[in-house]
Amino acid sequence: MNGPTKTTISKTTKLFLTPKISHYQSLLKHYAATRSLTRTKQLHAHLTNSGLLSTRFLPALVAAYGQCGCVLNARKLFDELPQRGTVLYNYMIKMYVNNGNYFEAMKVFVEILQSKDCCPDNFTYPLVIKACSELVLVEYGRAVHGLTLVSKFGSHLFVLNSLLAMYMNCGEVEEAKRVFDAMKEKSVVSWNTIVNGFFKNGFANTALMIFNQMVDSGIETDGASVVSVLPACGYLKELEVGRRVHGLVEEKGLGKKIVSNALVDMYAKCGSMDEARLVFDDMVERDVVSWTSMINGYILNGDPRSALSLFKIMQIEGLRPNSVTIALILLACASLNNLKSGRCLHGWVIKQRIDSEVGVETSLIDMYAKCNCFGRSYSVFKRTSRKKTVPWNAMLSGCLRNDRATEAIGLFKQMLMEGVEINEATCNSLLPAYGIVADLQPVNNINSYLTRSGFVSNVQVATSLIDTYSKCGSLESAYKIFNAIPIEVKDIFVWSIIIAGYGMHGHGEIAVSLFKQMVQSGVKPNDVTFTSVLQSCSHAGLVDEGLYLFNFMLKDQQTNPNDDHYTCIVDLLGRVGRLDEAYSLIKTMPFMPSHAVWGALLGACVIHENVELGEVAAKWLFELEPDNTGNYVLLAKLYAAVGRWEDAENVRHRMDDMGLRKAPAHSLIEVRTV
DNA sequence: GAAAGAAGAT
Repeated sequence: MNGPTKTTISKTTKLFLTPKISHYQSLLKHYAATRSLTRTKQLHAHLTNSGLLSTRFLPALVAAYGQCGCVLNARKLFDELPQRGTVLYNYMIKMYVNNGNYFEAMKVFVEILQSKDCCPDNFTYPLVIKACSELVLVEYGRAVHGLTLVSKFGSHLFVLNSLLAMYMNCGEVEEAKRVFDAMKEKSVVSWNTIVNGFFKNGFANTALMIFNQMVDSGIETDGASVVSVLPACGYLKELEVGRRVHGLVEEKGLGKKIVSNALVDMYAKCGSMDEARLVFDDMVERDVVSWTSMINGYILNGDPRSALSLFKIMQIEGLRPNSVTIALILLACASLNNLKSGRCLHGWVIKQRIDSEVGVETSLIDMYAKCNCFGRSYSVFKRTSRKKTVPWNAMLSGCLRNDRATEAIGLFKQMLMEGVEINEATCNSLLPAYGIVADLQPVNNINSYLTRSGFVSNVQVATSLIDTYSKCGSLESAYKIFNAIPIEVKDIFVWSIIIAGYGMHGHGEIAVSLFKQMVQSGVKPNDVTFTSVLQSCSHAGLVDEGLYLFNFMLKDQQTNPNDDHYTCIVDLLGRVGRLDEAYSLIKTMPFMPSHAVWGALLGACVIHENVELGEVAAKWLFELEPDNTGNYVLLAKLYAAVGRWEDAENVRHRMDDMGLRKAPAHSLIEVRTV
């Protein structure tokens, strides 16, 4: 082994005795890279005390403080510098961006633009564009985009990638697509950004399509690629596609924790808890997101009990739940109507001092409201800061759930007075209250508020408003709002609501014609729309139309007729006395007819005095809902109608025997007077 | 010295 030579020893000694400027600079560089704030401060003090601090060190110090996130020191030194290069400006911008102080980052950018001797470069632009993106200042972003085009960095890959992300984050999907398509050189990051961006903007199908293009064009996918596409698979419940992505993960060895978490979430959302569990059990290291995703999966798949037990295991294994976990567990408690566990958890979050996190507060309000504890719900709400919108929304929907429509409206007025921001969810929670109160004047007021504030351009809000108007009996106003929605925005829900509105008020023809318009506009009817339109036919006695639509549904094969649909048709045929046809239809049903179907038949038999079929229907009804006095009353009415008093009396005795005396007296009196 | 990436409630 060779020891240190004489020359190296003398070099080192020299360095200790007379440290060079470059030595300090490389030390500062090292501190910046390792983010050692204490050492930076120590060296800073040393340089000051020994009188060595000259402007030559300032840039390196600014960089080190900047990297360590020590904003104040960095800014002070930066301001003292007589001359600043682009590199230093970039350090400042980066520091502010890393600290989430995007406004300050933008200010420094303006300083560069105003400075005489330096210009933004390919490092400046991505940072500034990120700041615009985080602030959702798309107009500034566009201006910066313009600046890059007149600079020489307009086609720099990193600059373009950050522009993609910015446009996507600001909802400017078209613009992002334009930039992407025009890029001569694309990296895996460009593809990932665009896939993720499409998904986040509600275009899950496009996200999947572009991911496929990416794989086909031979781009080397990385962990971020799969993490970008998996949420889209989950959202679309594309289990097969998800499995293929999983295959890709195995093949390329991308199985990091974050990827496994995304896989667990995907399988859970696709309804395959077994596969989710396999990935979860296979993980070497699980974090709170892994556990929370599994818990969420059990809840989504209708198994809140497993969610609760997994939550217990999680705590035994020493993982600390966060506000997301708490929100989910409270949801599980609410769905099980398990107030005890909910209160227990409430106690726990108080002890953990996370009870004043807005997400936790909201979930507590929601849980108590769903467990019919309106008082507790309200007392949690009263203790919130009342500045954030979400707890108010939870309280509003809690009022509705507990039959307190008037209080909900009062709460909304208070929200306006206290200057709390209103969002779409507020409107959607609130509007049903006006439908219940069913007074037109307040609805007109809220309508003008929603129009002024622009919320009505949201299709969900418009749908709620249409529903509210039709519940108040003002179809004219309902139609006005419906008509103002552009045809391409009209979705299945808004069509169903307007059809139901006309149907409810006996305008069957209009309902049917709207239904036909909907099909023509390319919106595929679902079971709810069919129910609405068939009920409309039934209310208006449109037999032929109803049968035509029912056959359309059978032929179309997109929706399978459900119990409600059969009930409508039985009702429709029954009303016009086509009782045999109704009975034959019931016999062809592919599943057990419910009490509603038999009830419709019995009702029709009473009107048309058909004892034979009435008895068949009644027999089924007594079996399906033995405690429903209404059915006995109907049968007795039928007997009475045809003069079979003895049988009518027998039905009454049968009711007595079964202890169904609770029947309202007037219905029995009615039997006698028929 | 730079770009993208997972869970929840209204």
